[in-house]
Amino acid sequence: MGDGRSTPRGRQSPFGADGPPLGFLLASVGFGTAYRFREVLAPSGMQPREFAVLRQVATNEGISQQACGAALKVAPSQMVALVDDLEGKGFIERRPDATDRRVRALHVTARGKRALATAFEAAMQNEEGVFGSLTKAERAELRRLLQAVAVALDLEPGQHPGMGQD
Amino acid sequence: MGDGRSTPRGRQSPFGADGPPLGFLLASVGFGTAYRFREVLAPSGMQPREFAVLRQVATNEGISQQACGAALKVAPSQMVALVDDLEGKGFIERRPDATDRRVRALHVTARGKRALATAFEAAMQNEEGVFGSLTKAERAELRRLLQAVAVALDLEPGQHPGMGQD
DNA sequence: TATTGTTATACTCTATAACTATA
DNA sequence: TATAGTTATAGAGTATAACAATA
Repeated sequence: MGDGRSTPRGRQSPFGADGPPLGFLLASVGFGTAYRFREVLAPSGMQPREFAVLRQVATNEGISQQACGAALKVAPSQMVALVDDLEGKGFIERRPDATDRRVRALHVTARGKRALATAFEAAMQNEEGVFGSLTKAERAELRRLLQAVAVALDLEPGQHPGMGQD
Repeated sequence: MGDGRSTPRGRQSPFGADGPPLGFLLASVGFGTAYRFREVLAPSGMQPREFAVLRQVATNEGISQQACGAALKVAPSQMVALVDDLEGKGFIERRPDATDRRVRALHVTARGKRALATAFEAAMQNEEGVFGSLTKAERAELRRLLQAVAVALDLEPGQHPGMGQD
């Protein structure tokens, strides 16, 4: 209605016939994967960041908040809110540290362990759902190619710019 | 210091020896790509969302704000701020529409065309920087694999959950 | 003096609902 | 009444600095 322009009818696609640039596709699929992961985690009562913290504590029982935050690149003040949340859900506990009364040693509760196991199972099933159409060789190839891109981007392995940003 | 735990020395890595799960790697590299794109765009005086709008307007001169927003999945109220910004930079103009006095027809200025060309050039060079270590065949394979994942995730092609979120 | 956890504050983003002027 | 653009407002998320207790 009322365009009065030379464009034939609808709107023009922003991309040519050969599809979006590879970088755009990669970013798009990456966001989609993160979004899906968030949905998959929700039934376990966790967000991705909380999952990451819970996992970090589970593999490092008694870790301090700041050490945990440093490993995950989360600011101390954010760790407080994050741990408040996880403690409110009964997934972790703050215990006094024997040798330094400033630190609050983090420990996973039995309930937290169960939730972590559930979340882990869901994450693995999701991994299968997302990459299930690819053969084992194709997954290996995808991993190899992504790692090459990670190197070109100068990413630290296993780190996530924006893991908890949305 | 002062851990008093059975962990040997430093912190445990959250992943096994075979590296992060593929989904995590994909999300990580996707975020990294988006982040890099933002940096690459900055010298042109644009953010990714602004670039998307400018591009949409350039391929659809005279498009209305709402039509543009609908194509990019941006809410009308956000389009106002976005167009304010782009107009403030002198990249686009709001002109009255001949047939409907409610709509503000969007047009790219000469300056906007130059900025768009610069940004486009930078984006292409970046694409080369990011994927330059891959052969043509490898890039094609990466595209194919990512498209398979996009299908599994049920993503609309050429759309971006979170394009403007960070 | 430095460090751990905490609180307070400001700033950005985003989502929603009004409001106006046109249709 | 419905629609295009605009404004206002509230909510989340993030980043920073200040603070008390302890080292």
